[in-house]
Formats: sequence, structure tokens, C-alpha cells
Amino acid sequence: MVEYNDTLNQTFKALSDPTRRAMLESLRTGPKTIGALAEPLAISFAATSKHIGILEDAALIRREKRGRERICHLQRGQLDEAQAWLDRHAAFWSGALDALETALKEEDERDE
Amino acid sequence: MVEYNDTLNQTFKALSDPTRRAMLESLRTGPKTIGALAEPLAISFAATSKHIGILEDAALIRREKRGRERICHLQRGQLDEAQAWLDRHAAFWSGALDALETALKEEDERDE
DNA sequence: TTGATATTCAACTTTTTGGTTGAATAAAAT
DNA sequence: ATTTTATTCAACCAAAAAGTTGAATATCAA
Repeated sequence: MVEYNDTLNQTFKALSDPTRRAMLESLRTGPKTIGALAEPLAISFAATSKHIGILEDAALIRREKRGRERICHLQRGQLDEAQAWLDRHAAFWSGALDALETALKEEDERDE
Repeated sequence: MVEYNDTLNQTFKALSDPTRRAMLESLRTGPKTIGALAEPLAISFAATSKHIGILEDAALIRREKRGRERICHLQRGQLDEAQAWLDRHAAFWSGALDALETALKEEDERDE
């Protein structure tokens, strides 16, 4: 496999499942327990817990221990890396050297 | 499964494989044949061809028949849907009602 | 025409993913 | 103290994904 950038890959993998995206969408309205997340999804608690684990590994959520419940909160994780990838790719159509391209190139020179 | 928006899902799935992302990245520098795409990836022609098929189904590339070669060109596909999802999600952190949020809400009212 | 090249197809294997169930753990409620 | 509730763990299963090889197809070059 290719695997040059592991955290970007983890982010894209985490986002590639519709159930997980639905969970993230649901959390946009506020923190929720595993149970509350599982309820509208017609899958077991265990399956939900696994999905949450994947999102947590990708730092897209944080699990807070609260008594016997776990409260899930959104977290940025490396969302911006995924956004940057898409923006850079989309820049292909808006001309090779527009504002975004130059901005991203400058970023590269600073960060890498 | 959840599966509320199939084209968004297809796009995210297509983008979730590092080999396919590498192919898309490679095509940013210009159109390439299957062979040229396969070469740096250490996978067979057949595997490359399959990946290309997935990207083509997601309309992220177009395959042009040129004699015995197939030339792959980038295509926008539903890239903007994926971008919109990420932007909307990222908007969670930049405050509930900033410019992007309102823009997206207006878009919803028009399109859906 | 013959042979080489580029790609795809078909059949198959391996690995990964998403799901299940039932037992284990831990906290809350009775 | 016992029971109920919330979640996780472990073992397992089925389907999907990613890869392989070898034959088929089509085009180009000798």
C-alpha cells in the first residue's frame, strides 16, 4: 500500500463510513451518550461503541466518563488536513496558481 | 446501514483509500495512462485498473480511450459535496452562526 | 502476419470492516 | 444487598475491499 501520511489516512477512513458520519452530524447539536447515539441507528451498543472507538482514535471525538455513561463530544482532530487535501485537489480546476495554491505552498514551506 | 446520501458516500469511500488518493494527486500534474499511474505504486495493472474503475464510478476521473491506452483525466465529480460536508462540520468550531453556516443554510433552502 | 504492448476480465485468496451475541464491569436505583 | 442500566470486551461471522494470476482483447510495430 501507499501509506505516506498516516493521520490523514486515519481521518479519511474514519469519515468514509456513513454511520460514523451520521454520528458526527448528530454530535453537532451537542454532546451525547453512546446510547443516545446508538438509538436512531438500528445497530447494537457494541457496534456503536466500536464506531466511537474509531472516531476517538482519529481524534474526531472525545469520550468523557460520567458515572456509568460516556459522553461523546466533537473534536477537530485532523479535520483541517482532510479539508486541505480536498481544497488543494479542487484547486486543480480553479487554475494552477490562484490564491489558495500559493497559500498552501507557503504553508508547506513553513511546516515541512 | 445508514446510507442517506449515496453520492456523498461514494465520494468519501473513493477518497478513503491511500492508493486512490495518490493516483488523484499524481493526476494533478496532468493526464496519465493506467501504466504510468501503476508504475510508482508497486501494484499490478489489474489492481490499478480496479482502483481507476472506482474513481471513475465516483466521477473523480474520466478514462479516455486512445488506441490501446487509456488516458485518465481528473474530474470534479461530487468533490464539492465532500468539501461542503467538511466545511459544515468544521463550522461547529467557528461558532454556530457565522458566515459559512448561514450560507449553507440558504443553500439548503434553495436546493432541497 | 506475427509479436509485443496496454488494458481488462474472471476466478480466486487474503485482509479488513461492520456487524452480532453473550459475558464482564461498573455505577445507579431500589 | 440486589437489581437494573450503560458500556465494553471477546469471540465470532459475513460481506466488502484490495490484491493476485493468467487468459482474453485490442492496438501498435516489425
